[in-house]
Amino acid sequence: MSWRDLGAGDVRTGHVGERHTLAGWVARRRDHGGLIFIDLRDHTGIVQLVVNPEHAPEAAATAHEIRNEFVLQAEGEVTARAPEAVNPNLPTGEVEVQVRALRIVSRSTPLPFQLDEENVDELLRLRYRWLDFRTERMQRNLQLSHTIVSAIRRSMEAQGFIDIWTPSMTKGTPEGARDFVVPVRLQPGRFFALAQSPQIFKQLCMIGGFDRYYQIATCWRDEDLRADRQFEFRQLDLELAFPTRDDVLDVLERVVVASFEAVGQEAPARPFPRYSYADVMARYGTDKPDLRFGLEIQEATAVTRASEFGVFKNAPVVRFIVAPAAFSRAELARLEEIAREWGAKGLAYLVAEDDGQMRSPIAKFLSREELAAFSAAPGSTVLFAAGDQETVERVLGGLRTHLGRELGLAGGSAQALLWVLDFPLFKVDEETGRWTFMHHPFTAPLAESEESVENDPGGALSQHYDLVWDGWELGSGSLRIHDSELQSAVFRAMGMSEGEAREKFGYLLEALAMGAPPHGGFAMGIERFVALLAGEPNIREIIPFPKVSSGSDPLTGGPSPLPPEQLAELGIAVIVEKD
RNA sequence: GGGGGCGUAGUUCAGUUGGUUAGAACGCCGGCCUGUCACGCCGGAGGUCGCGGGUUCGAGUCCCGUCGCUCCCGCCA
Repeated sequence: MSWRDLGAGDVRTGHVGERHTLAGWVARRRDHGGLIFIDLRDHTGIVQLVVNPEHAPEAAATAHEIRNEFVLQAEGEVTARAPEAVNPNLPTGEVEVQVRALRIVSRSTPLPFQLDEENVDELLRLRYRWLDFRTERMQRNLQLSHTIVSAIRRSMEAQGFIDIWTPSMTKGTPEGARDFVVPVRLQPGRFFALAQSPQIFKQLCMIGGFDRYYQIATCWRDEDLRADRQFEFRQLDLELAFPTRDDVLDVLERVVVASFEAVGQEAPARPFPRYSYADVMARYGTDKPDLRFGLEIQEATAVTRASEFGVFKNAPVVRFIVAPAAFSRAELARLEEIAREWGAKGLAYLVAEDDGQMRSPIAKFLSREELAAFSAAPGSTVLFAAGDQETVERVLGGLRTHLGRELGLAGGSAQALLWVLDFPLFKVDEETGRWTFMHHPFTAPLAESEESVENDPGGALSQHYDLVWDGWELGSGSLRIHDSELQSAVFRAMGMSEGEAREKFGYLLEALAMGAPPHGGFAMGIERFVALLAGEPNIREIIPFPKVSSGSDPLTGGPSPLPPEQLAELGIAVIVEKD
């Protein structure tokens, strides 16, 4: 006999009169002394079992012993409920199962938290993740996650991509994120790094003649965790040979739309809106703007150049945003703190009270022209940033993002996906003061920027593109350098000697010199994408077994120290003592 | 490394300007109950107020430190 022949949530009026065997968990028991009702739950849903002592005395005796989350096997007849007994809140509410035989398959201690309780402490949920999985939320999220990954694979394969495996254990590089390292017993004192991305391998696939590669690749990065970052995560990793930039964007748009459709959500219209990096920085002060609200940054420099107000007069750039609220003194103090965190020296403002009155410590320094330029509707506040362009963008971008959250402007879900294009190729490394790549060193410059790579690195634009949704960077990609000489030039621009470049990336330079086709690709964070589609505020909600932000795993208790024998075998001496 | 928030029964929370024995709901245990579905009714157990120190006649409440979780900055090619 099988354990069950029908899912609890699948019982319908069509089954009335049939005898079935069900198995699942006790969601709830309602013991009336005589009649006992049991809500039996499995992954398909819930159905009500009725145990009547007159018809099944043995089952009734068993049913009295039952507690929440016991695992049961029940055999009985599906019957239609009397009209007054129908439960419209349950998909199976028109039927129930009259139990003939009941077996306790597995018992349960009382749970450390109730499955129907909201706001259960996340640490507790993660510690007992197997219980958390029984909740509707986690059942839904993990199912959704599967549905999306499945849709992604189907879309990629329909577009002619093949799945090629790349190694998790690779040679470490000091660039980029911190590596998680793996000691190698056969070579004591040497380490592999866990792949931060399959980047170079997929480029080698292109050079090897595969023209459409993809992979749902796990990546590891030893950096601080956030709502949208974990040590390990998956990305849809893909690469094409002979693509134009729009070919790559088109592939992604198809995958994204297919995913929306797979989960029954209204898909964004194609093509997705496209912005240049310079444009989003000027308008939103960030390269990953949340377009669910406006609050766009506005230019004031032309007006403030002649200002009587010293801070404005002397600043190379003055810009502002207009927030739809007349902030109090305390709120403005808090906003000033935030502005300082983003690098501002202070926060100038003009408050237009609800009655139209103007409140501002700087108004007395401003000319009639300035006041006219900054006039705002009653019930709003003009917030200024003054300084160099980069700081002004960063400060106003930070304030805008904060206000979006604070004022509830960034609520709800919209299909506000966008592409950000034409990123700079290089940025200044704060520590060394040298030029370093903005994303990675394999990104091709725009054709018209090739000259600039060595002459004017700061002015060079790249063929890099980002996909952004609701203020989250979903992923990024680029057309790559397919010329060994140009690749060397980029390494040189970063201050890397030829020997150094050969030591670190010699195999890539060699490969690029042996018939490399033009190629480009993309990587999209699976967890971020799924979390956004699920409407979850952080990716832990859609990761089955995540780490917490201290970097530990509450379920297994990892990470843990290694016994001395194991360390000795690997040739490792631990120099940090904890506890 | 830095900044903000949170930490009180098993769980979710309340706890007044510092003042008697720290409460509620759910859960748990016992009893009653044949149409409930968040079943109902009666009774009961359950607390290192995260931890340590300080102020005070008196601390869940105020102060300092510390630990844990979380959001953010740095970091995340």
